[in-house]
Amino acid sequence: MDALSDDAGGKRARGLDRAFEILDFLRQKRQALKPNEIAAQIGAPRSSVYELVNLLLRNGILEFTGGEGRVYLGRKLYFLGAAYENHFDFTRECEAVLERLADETRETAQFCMLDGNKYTVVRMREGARPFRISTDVGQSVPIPWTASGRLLVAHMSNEDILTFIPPQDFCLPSGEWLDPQAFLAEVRQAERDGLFTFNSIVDSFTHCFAVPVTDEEGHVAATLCLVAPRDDGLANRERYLDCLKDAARGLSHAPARPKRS
Amino acid sequence: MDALSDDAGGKRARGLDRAFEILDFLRQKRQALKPNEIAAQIGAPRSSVYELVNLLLRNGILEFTGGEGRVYLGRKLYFLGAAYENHFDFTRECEAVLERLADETRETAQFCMLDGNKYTVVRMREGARPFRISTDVGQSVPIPWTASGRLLVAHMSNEDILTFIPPQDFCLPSGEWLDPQAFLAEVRQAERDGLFTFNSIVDSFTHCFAVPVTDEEGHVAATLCLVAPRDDGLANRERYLDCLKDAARGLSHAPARPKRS
DNA sequence: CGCTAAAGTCCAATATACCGTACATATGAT
DNA sequence: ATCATATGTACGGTATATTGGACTTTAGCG
Repeated sequence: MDALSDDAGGKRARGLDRAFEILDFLRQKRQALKPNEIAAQIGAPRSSVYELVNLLLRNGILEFTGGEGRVYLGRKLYFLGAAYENHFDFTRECEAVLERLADETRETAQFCMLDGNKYTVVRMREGARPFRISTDVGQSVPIPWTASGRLLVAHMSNEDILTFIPPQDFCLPSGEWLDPQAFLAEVRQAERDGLFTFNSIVDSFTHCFAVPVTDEEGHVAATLCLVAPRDDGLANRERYLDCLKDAARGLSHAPARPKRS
Repeated sequence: MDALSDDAGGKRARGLDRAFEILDFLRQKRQALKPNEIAAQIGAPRSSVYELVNLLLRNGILEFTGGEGRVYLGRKLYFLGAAYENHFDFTRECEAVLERLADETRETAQFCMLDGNKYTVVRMREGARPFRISTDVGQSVPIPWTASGRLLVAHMSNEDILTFIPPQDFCLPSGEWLDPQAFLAEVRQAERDGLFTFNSIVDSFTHCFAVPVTDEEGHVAATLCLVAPRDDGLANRERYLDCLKDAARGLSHAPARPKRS
């Protein structure tokens, strides 16, 4: 059976995969790069990268910007993303819900989803206290680092979870390793409770609350989170959770109740 | 010069191009489609489309949705688009400008750009009179149909313009044909004036005003437009144009500055 | 000036991606 | 039952996309 993951062995890569690898890399870097730099940093043949970059430029998927031949994500991606957003029209409700959450709690409220096998903050509303949030909107973060992560993988089997999450993602920013079995236990606990809260492991001063947002099939499609100073979070725990659950109820698509036809 | 359009002869198409053709097609259709339908409607080999669709699904570029094996644009495209939007941070200013425009004029205000060789409304603010606007946000429209179109191609030579715009796009929705030479004359006039206005040719009751928004290199990167009832537009012509120019000045100065992470 | 490294272009070899075609399955009409 | 249409899968041939490497060009630097 082949290693279906990615660049294993010295096999030829498919253009499409390479192309999206380039796009993801640019997104992660969040800046324009020269084709040469891209090739070097993702470990792809330079000639291939040059050819692909030119193809993507002609399609408007990439654009020249930043001078010196640097390229970054292009306008066409914006249009495609806008079409997605328009189709799965979560944004409008989402903004309203986040605003209400932030107003009610004065804390930072986030709407989070999986991006492949990473966690990402899709939309965020800063709270009243402007303290430094460790993760920016759009950044990819290892799933085990986050409270939401426990909920976002809860629909999978333990085995699937461990093959889904890259092993190195269990290495916390502090350098310590999180025991995968402990993580799985937390996932199951979160699934039962319909929520997960903990003292953040990416910083030392916040407490995180996460509740699931389900799609029409009942799967966890996203999460709503609050990030609060620790003592504040502990003091208001029940109220914050109530606010979150209310908000999530508003966003979750009602699971199809069997009604008589 | 290569035939930059698409499937000309009976040559093999490149996977990447086919892939983005699929994505664009889905965007245009604005609904989930079965791979089979996609293949039939874009005139591509079914086996190729199935293979590409599966690849794109694996990458999160497409998603199953709508049941029956239908696919539509995927979450990853949303993330990539959001990264673009974040990098070229025009959205925030844009919304404010459109809001002010709509307030000042009570008409519908639009922010428009090129999407490949088509015109598209990127953001829109409805005016006080809610009359039916013919083009929705995100729809691709032939360049010659629009006032903005005159400005958006003004940086190109006449020759380039005629190879850039598909010939059939000079066929107006009424069925009449617009003389390309007449169009070019209007382009040059618009370039000189720094504006273009006309009675819409996609409907019979609106007057359109367009002014350019330039990037830091001075190229026309976008346009701001007003769509007004005809008599209303004629009556307020000078005032509306002043409002538009003011607004465009506000956007043109700081359009595309990459912001710090 | 050479010398080095980075950045981009060109080209042929070959692994393989694209595509035609056949096959499988379901549904519906006749 | 037979035919027709829509949908998805499987497979092999060949056109070609990917790739390593050679080759330019540009830039920095002692």
